[in-house]
Amino acid sequence: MDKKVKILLAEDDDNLGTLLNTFLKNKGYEVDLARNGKLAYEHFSNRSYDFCILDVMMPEMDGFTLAREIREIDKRIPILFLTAKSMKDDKLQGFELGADDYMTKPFVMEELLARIHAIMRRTEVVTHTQNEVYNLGSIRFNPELRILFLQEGEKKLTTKENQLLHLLVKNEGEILDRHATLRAIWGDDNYFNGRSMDVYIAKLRKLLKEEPAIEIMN
Amino acid sequence: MDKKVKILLAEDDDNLGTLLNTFLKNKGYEVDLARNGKLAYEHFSNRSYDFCILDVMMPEMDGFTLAREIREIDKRIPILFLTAKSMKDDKLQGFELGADDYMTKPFVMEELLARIHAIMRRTEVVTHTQNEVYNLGSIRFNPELRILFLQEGEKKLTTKENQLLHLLVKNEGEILDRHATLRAIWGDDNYFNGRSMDVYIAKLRKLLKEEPAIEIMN
DNA sequence: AGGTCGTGTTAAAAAACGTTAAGCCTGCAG
DNA sequence: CTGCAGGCTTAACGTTTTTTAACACGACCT
Repeated sequence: MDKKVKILLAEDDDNLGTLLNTFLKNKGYEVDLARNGKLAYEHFSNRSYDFCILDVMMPEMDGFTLAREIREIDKRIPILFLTAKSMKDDKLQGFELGADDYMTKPFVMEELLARIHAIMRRTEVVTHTQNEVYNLGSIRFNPELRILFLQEGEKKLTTKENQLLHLLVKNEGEILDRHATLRAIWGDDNYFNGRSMDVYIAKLRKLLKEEPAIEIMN
Repeated sequence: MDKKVKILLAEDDDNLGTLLNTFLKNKGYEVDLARNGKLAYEHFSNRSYDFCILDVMMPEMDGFTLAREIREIDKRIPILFLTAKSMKDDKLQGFELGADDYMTKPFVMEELLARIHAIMRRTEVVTHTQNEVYNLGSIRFNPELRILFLQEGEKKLTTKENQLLHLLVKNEGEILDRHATLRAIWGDDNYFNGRSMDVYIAKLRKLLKEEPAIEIMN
């Protein structure tokens, strides 16, 4: 059975924000509404979403910057921009960031929905987000349950262990930016958090040492 | 090396058709132009395409019908509609068929290109699993794994070593501008970074000394 | 010739990273 | 309320990577 699709909605306009929020919720989506880019990023760091709808013009952090940050963490997540401006340059800049689509306000709700569907259909190939379980050699990892299945038995992961490993396996094979990772999980990139992360990297390496799947740092 | 992307372009308007055809070809795509839906379908049956751009209003077979037919053969191929009508219903019907996007005429060429890129980026993820390996005489270099294969054995490269060597081999034979290179890897072109780079150049030269493949400077 | 500019090279200093262990919270059982 | 366990952070120390410093050499300019 399909799990509920989680949408991150970043929209500073109270009116439109609430409207979209309830509209999408009625359509069966799970929606988190953030009033500005910074809050949106915090949300994004804390949970895993399936879809992002970002207003371009927002206080604290604009939509494009937010998209860039989000893309550092998740290269594949679909992003749809909402823009009041109809300038060509804006649109293009958005697409360069890997936007999947954009809509110019004002728009018809149904069309938004249609576009979401269109994008999702396209991405569902890659997004095998059913029961997401990762197979790392002989080890299995279930981020939902926060459990690592080793030969010797199951190992329950702590919150941080889980977040970090999850992020790592999601971007398996690719290179993660240290600082982006830090901001994603610890929320802030400073010396001590960095050290803390190193500690976790060490822990995970130890846990996964039965497989020659190494984590490399940037 | 990337294969050329093959686009099926179905457009009955001679003017726009030719225009798009040459425009896309100039952008490096391989394009087949069909003057109506039926011809387009024949094309599609005969070769494999990576992308479809379909006009909605066409003689013989309209774009939506064509899309349905195409979808029977290939469920995943990206489809982008061109429509002169701006009616909401049309748009929706298109999306229901699994359109990935649509554009309303008239449109700006660059925007079309941007949308194509946006859609391709999605599908590309699956395909783009080529691992680039360079052969430098008897030495092999894999930038992905950051490993240099020498006679004596493998040498793991550090981040900077890897970045620099990668840039160098990518532009093998050509002349790289020192300052551009610096900005590309170090992000900033100042005295110390320049010195640092010189140090790495020296390192790489030492590593590659078994081959008379020298790096020349600006 | 003297000077400085750009680069080559090597060595030392500094920063980043890996690892282990000790310290510090916080929630909870006794 | 006290102590203990689990989870996270900080400290401390070793190793690797990157930057900075130092010296050198030839091209070019005056």
